[in-house]
Amino acid sequence: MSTARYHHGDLRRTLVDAAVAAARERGLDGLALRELARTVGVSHNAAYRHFAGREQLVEAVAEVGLGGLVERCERELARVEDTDPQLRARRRLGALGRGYVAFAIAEPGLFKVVFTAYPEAPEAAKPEQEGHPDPFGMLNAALDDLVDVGFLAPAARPGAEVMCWSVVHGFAVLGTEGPLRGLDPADRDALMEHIVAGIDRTYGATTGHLTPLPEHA
Amino acid sequence: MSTARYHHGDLRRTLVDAAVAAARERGLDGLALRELARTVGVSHNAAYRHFAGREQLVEAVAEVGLGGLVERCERELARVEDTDPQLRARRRLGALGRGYVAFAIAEPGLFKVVFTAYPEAPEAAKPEQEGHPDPFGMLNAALDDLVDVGFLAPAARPGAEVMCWSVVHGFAVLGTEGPLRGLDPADRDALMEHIVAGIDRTYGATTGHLTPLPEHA
DNA sequence: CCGGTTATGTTGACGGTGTCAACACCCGTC
DNA sequence: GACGGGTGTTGACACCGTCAACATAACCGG
Repeated sequence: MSTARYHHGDLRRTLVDAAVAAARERGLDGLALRELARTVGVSHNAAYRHFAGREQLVEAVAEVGLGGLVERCERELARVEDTDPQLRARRRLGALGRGYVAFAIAEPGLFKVVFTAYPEAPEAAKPEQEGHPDPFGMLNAALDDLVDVGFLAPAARPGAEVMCWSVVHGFAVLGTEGPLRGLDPADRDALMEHIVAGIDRTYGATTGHLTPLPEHA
Repeated sequence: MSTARYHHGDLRRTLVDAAVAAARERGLDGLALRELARTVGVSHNAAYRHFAGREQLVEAVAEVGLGGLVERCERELARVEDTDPQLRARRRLGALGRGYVAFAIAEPGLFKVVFTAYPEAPEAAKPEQEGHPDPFGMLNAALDDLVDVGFLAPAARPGAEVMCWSVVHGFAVLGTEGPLRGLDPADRDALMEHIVAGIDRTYGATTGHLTPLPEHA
């Protein structure tokens, strides 16, 4: 557990740093244990003293990436200056979405790595030692605020997390790896605003349930 | 171009079939030229007479997968029996979404392959020889119908394709590779209905623009 | 019908990868 | 000062994609 310097001196850190750099430049497939070891100046298999295998190295990179994603979201949240509680809560939800896709666009490699090694069930995220904030938690908090502030009807709250996450994640994926990659940045931003406005419209305004279409025919 | 039988007799077809099977069972990474050749009973490199490289083989599989996706969407569309034009158009949009994620859940491997080799810009899809329908085109058609029928305000039309595609694609990705994999099927369906209802609510009802939040503070 | 040309499939090689096993060393500790 | 375990190395194995050279089967024109 100690970061003491043995032969190389904090190799694990060095490896992770190099791996992050590689992931940023060449994506998930650019993460090769041997190549990493080579660039770091250590012989292959050295990594196996610090990681059980490639998977664990990827996970370490994912952790760093997740940190970046969270940070980006928080930065965007902090830019919301409204004081009116309701307007503020609405804007914070939008800011969250913008931060999410902004990170994905800026760091597609890291973004991909983050979501290839994501813990399975964010459902009922353990409140214990929530020192590691995750985007899903932030989203839930933002939606809860929206309820507290009287904008989002409590009846429409359940499921909203997934809908919001889906739009934003889908847009990020389509815009980085997907068919919408290479979209003009201006167009992309406009579409993002359309999405934010759409979500705001979906959940605001009226009293309650997302009334499903009438049954049958 | 002829499907004449040479040594093996229609190797390309055989290879693609095996590749599709492999992709269904073991995902994108399970697509290895050598292994495919082995299972087909032909020696490695034989595939190189039919594909320039692995990439092209993946593309062939993607084509098959895309066909399955489109078919699933069409099947779902066909189940809409409403006669009232407006209700019908609304239901068809929902059906499209349901078909999309249903395919992703049923065939995660193929779904993934489809979107790792997707043509870049569906913007202004060429009307020429539109014999190969794609989900994006179907979505655009459904949204146009929604406008024709008076449900979706023309002003809100531009951008709607991307928003709809994003939700549905995001949900599919999160539910297959992502953190929402392993979600209880019943819960998943319920969330899908929430999403469909949300989209319906977003675009219906009122007159026009997705009014963005007021500027500044 | 026959010979040549081309399409198809094979063999072999090269460099790359992840992973395991065996070995060498440096460090801290008793 | 010896020992033991954390750390890095060497070597091997089984995969992978890809290129080049070779063998053969099928077609096509004479």
